[in-house]
Amino acid sequence: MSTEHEKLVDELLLKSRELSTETVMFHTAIGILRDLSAVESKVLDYVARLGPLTPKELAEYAGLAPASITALIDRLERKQMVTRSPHPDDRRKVLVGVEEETIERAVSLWDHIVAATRELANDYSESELRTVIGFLERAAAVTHESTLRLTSRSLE
Amino acid sequence: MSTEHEKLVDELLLKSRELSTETVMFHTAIGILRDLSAVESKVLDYVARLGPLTPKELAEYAGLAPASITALIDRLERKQMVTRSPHPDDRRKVLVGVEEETIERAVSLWDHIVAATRELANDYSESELRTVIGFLERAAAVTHESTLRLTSRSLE
DNA sequence: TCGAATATTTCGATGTATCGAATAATTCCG
DNA sequence: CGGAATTATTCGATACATCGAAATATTCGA
Repeated sequence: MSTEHEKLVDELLLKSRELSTETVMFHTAIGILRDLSAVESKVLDYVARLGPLTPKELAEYAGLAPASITALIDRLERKQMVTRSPHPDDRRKVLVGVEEETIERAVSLWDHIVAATRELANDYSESELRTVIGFLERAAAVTHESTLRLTSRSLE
Repeated sequence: MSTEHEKLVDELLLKSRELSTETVMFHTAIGILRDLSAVESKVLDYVARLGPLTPKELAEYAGLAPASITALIDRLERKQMVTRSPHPDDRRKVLVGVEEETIERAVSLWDHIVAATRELANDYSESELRTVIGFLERAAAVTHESTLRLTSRSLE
């Protein structure tokens, strides 16, 4: 037997997985449109979120060899998505920063999904929104935890 | 000025994006752990969901040339994740199916996230679950639509 | 029946991401 | 000051995914 609550939980899992699949396809489409590999997207994301970083830092974040990062930055620079500038304190170092236009172009790719989600959200009361927000936050935490478990397992 | 409802919508967008990012990282980790490229994962997913398919069908779904699919199936077969079998009705064709063990191993990678989500869901009333389920469903639809827009744009 | 069409594979070529090792420039420190 | 350490790049090598064209086997249709 199965209670109504259990049925709803099963349904929740199903819908979660479906959204998960759609999310991956969305990000894949964005990558293709920007002509970026998964690694390049990741590096660009780090720089966009953390500000200018050195090649060494990027190599550590992305798990690549120094030579690989140099080549990767070369590619992004050729596409005019990042720029190299000398580090003000240490002349051995280089700072890699994203071009403002790169960010703008990326944001515009999200325009539709943001607008559609906004519209969707208008159908929900404040109380309902709080419920959904709470769930999304916890789901993100659970997903993060699960990713950590997977990546640590691969180091055994 | 900004109403309470508007603030909540902004928060919803923020949490959605965070979950989105975590989801991509989770899938990336799974791909690395299974030693599969993004394309290989996609092909494996098609076969797992739609049942045995021919190389031609897979080539169309994945957007690859026939020769590329042959090589891709070779790789998956070498890893014992799929098997080729003759098509019963047309001896020119080949059917590519996933190994049962491949599915089992994949499911086990989801064990933790499923269990944690189940536990999380227990804190929610039936009414709240329905609210969240409804949102996830619509978010998936919105994401799907957005992906379609992106991919069609690239064909202009 | 027999030529055209279809499905798949093989082969060779190409582009590209990644890496280790060597190099150059700079900083750190004893 | 001067050698060791650090940072980034260059270079050459390697691995690999992808592709077009040719080859093979089979089916379809006039």
